[in-house]
Amino acid sequence: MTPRFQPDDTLYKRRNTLKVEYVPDDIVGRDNEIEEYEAALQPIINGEYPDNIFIYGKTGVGKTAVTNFLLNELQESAKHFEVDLSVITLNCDGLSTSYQAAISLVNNLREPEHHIAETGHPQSKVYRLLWDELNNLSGTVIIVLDEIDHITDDTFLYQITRADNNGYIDNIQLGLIGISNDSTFREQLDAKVQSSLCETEISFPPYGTKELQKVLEQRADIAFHQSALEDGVIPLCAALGRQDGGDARRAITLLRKAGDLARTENADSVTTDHVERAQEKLEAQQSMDIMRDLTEHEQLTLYALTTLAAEDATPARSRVVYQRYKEFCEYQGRDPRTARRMRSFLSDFEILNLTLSQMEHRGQDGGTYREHELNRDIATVVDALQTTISEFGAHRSIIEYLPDSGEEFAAM
DNA sequence: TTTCCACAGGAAGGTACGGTCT
DNA sequence: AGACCGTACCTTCCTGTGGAAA
Repeated sequence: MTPRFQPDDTLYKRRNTLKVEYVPDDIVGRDNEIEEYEAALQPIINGEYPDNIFIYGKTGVGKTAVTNFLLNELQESAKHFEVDLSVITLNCDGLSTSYQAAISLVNNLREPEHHIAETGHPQSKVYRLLWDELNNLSGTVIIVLDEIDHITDDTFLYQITRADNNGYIDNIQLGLIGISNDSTFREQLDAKVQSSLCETEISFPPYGTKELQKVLEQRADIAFHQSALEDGVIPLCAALGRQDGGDARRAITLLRKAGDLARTENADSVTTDHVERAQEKLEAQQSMDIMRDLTEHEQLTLYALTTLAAEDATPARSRVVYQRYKEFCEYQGRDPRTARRMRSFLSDFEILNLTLSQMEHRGQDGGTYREHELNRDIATVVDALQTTISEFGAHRSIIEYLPDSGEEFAAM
């Protein structure tokens, strides 16, 4: 009997090397940045007090990859020259306040069975615990704070950059490496924190098309069999990646999605057509995830705008959207949020790229207002908001966009 | 030049909730 | 148990804005 599952390796050699977590042995296309970074880390090996380093650049430009790569090398060197060095990495994704960051760091330094709860402690206690944990270490301690811009206040940075001066820590030499996706983050910091954290600044510019191409080629060599990729595939991935802001991570994911698509279709090789379709899927998936995560009233607001779009009534000014939104709320007997609140939903949508909006100025005869329109297919939004729509009943204007059985929902 | 429209969006503060501490 | 803490999500209040009208 032929086994149902058979090894399927006509395309991939090592598909895993296209995953986000994979750290390549060699970093491509970031030579200048690596050089600067190395120089900034050098004092550590000399046994000097480490400089604080601030790294910034958009997502997927190699900040984290280069950091991990160099810190690995640094630890190797430290071992070799018998330098006492500890590296602590804290990813601030999912943390929004200094308080959470401080607790996370404490837990990072503790054994799992001694972790403290994420809420409820007085601030002062959390910092006391943190200093205690740090004082248990010795030699040079490097704390890497990845995605540091997710933290909205700078108490944590203030505390930690001043910890030594204030005598909270002794016995160790503390160095910080802050990694930020947001280049404006630096300016928002308190002046004292800024001068301290940003002793050395290294900026990572977006990858250009050529650099992306190099990165992709490097990965494709390990991941795919020879001649598994048609000629235009990598250039196209690079070009699309460049359009998406020079994000290598996304370009690599795109290549993997294209490969997966080719594999499911039992194609002999990955073609540019696979890449294009993968790109579409990727975009749709992204906005889908975002829309599903919106709160009830955010979804209703988006739904209101969507019905207006279906009626060809967009761009629509905020008060028109609010009117429609209020109708939906009243229809379902739910309390509408204030217009001010809904306006902030709309401005969030724009940040999330779900909508586009523009200010209009009509002088004395109309004042200032903002007009909004959808930046996604109506069908995609309707699909993502399925659950909400079925609960509220489909508006007549969007019946035609419903998957198949429009009758399932009571039309409004 | 000044006035004034109709909002935009920042700031401050309130409330419910889920957690800890003593 | 009840004081205390931080957060998410709201509302209220209010100053800012660009250009047509006066």
